[in-house]
Amino acid sequence: MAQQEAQQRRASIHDVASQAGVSAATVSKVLAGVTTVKPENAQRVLDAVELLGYRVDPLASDMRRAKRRIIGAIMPEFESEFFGQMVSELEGLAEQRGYTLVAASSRESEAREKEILARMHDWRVAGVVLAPVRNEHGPAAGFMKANGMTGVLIDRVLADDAFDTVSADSAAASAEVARALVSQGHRHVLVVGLGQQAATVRARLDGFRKTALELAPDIRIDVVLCESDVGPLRTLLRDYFSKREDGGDRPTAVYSLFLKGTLVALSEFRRRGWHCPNDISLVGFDDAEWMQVTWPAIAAVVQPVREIAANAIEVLFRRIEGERGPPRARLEPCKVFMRESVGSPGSVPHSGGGDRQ
Amino acid sequence: MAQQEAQQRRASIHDVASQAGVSAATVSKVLAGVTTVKPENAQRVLDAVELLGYRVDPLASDMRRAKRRIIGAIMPEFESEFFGQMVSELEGLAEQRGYTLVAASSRESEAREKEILARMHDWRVAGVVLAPVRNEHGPAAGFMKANGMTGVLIDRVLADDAFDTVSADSAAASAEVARALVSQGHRHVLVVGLGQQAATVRARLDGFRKTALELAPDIRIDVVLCESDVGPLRTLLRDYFSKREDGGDRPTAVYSLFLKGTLVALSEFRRRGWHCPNDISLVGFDDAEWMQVTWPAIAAVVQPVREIAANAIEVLFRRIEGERGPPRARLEPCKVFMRESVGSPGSVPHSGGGDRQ
DNA sequence: CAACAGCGAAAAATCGATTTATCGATTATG
DNA sequence: CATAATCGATAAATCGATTTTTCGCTGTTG
Repeated sequence: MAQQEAQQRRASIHDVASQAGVSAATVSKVLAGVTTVKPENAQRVLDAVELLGYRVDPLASDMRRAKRRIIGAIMPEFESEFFGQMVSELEGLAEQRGYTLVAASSRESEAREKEILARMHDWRVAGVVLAPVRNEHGPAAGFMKANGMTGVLIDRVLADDAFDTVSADSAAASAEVARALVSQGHRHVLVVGLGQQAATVRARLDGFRKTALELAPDIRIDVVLCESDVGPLRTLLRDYFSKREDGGDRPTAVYSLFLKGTLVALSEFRRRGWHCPNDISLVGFDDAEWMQVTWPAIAAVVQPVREIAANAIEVLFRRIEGERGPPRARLEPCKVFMRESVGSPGSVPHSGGGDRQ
Repeated sequence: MAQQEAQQRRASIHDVASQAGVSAATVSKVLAGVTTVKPENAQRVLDAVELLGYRVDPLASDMRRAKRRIIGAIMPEFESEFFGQMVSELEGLAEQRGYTLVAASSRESEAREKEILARMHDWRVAGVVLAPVRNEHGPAAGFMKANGMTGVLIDRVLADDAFDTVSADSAAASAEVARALVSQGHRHVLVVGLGQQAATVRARLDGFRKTALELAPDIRIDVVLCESDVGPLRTLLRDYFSKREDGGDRPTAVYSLFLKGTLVALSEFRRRGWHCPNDISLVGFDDAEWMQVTWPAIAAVVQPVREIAANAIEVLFRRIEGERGPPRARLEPCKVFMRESVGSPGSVPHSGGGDRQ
């Protein structure tokens, strides 16, 4: 029986109409909640729908609509906790409003980013949440503007003159990290980062540098940055420490601006047999579940994923509903968790090299 | 200019037709690659397409098709590295074949799983890759079967009589873990797991138990399992160790059957001040990037994500292309990395309680 | 009592493509 | 030379809904 049902084709609105003894237009109206239908007929329609197991065909239904109840999301990748949570949040929020989220990953490629956008445009998505690979000035944002798409930019963006933006307040968080490290006595810090072109990297770096120099003008800040790939960073970091191994002028703390940088730093510490925080302190931008359970627990800046997602969806739907006005740039505050990987320098002698102070 | 283009409505096939001075049918044929079109006309069509920036409307195009070039993917969650990688792989493989992947997360709920499937059915997806919350016998698989959908089940499944399945060879991996632990001298192991009902949990547990008992009949295997949520497991684990704290008969190694269990175990070790592998050894099912950079590095079973994804897509497309025959259950071998978190028991005295041997 | 307003529902147009049937012109064949 | 076959292209039907227009009927009103 159920098998037969499976074989026979899906019921259309006309099947429902003839079953109920009315026209297709009437069925459509009943299902749309129009009140100018005789209650008796409405009931017959509902019964027929029930009997035939009818479901509206979204393809046909959306055909005449300018916009479908679909939100597109484009993330640089799916593998990290941050973007995974982001997609999850966005999906939930979109569905709360009766929309379906369609997510795609740009795989850190701006070309793909644009292709995906074109596809979503073809699909007539009502709006797009775009987490660009680099920043708000890429070709993807240009495509969206040129095609009159509705969208919000999140994460690696600051402010844009065409779209609303929502991101973590990287500068403020970095300032807090700077305060913490300086107050612990650190006067030589290495800042490590990936994605040189990302809008937020500069904000994080500047935020750290500005506050650190304010509080301790004599502080020395080294910077190792490289573009998107993790391999080169590993090499750069190794070279950086190799050069300073003998001189003994190596930093007492490392601040990584991205999760992968934190992993690379930890891996380099391991290789050299350094322990946190005795041999060196470590703070990373981006938190992860595991950072609380390792020994030492890793200090980290926690990005407000839920808040970013909630705000992005909020502002996106306002635009979808037709709100005008200049785009707004929103910054959500981060939390900084100074865990065990941060300590005072020199409290325990470094395991290798001489120490200056 | 570009702005004007943005405002005016999207070009339809009729616009292209009149621009090229032919009928819409001819345009359709040119774009579909039909050869019975005069080369001259074909060129005019292509020129018009170029001029108007025409793109086929997928909604209208798919309307008459029974199946769209879309693959659905349903994962229990998006937050973990495993499923994040899985979605990423599936997306890439689907696009290689000219299909679009639409991913959704069931949030560990079988009800949602079925709703999403219904939605995907409405969307006329060509096939579905379903990673069920529990196992292959849930309502989702039933829905797929009842509606004649094409699909593959992955991850938390063993074998099914209606659908092909692809998963990691949990039993073999667990056997290897058992061999490693026994050969290191462990004779009292705690196995920790989440998701009691997942098909793979039983396989992992049985695989471990069978091999461990074969190699060391006197081995003692304790088991702490609980359903999907991580909170209860934390409590269970705390109680488990509290009871054994004084008696001194606590296990020398913990084998966690899921990533979250590994985190909970580590967290409990931290709380008690136990270090791996001196105080206790730890192996977890599911690898993560961070496990290589912590100190100690955490031993883990690495699931072959790429292989599972590749096989799932492979077998799915075979079915989409009409292959008949009974469903096949495929097991992909795991790799086991015995990292520093595993050592021999008693090589260093436990930090607390008495030791028996 | 004719004209008209109001109501509910059916008929028809529409969305934008694909596919089938049809048609006219040219070429081949008896 | 008349008819058939072939070719290229157009007209029309189709997919399954929504939306607009039309229509028939009832009840009101001048």
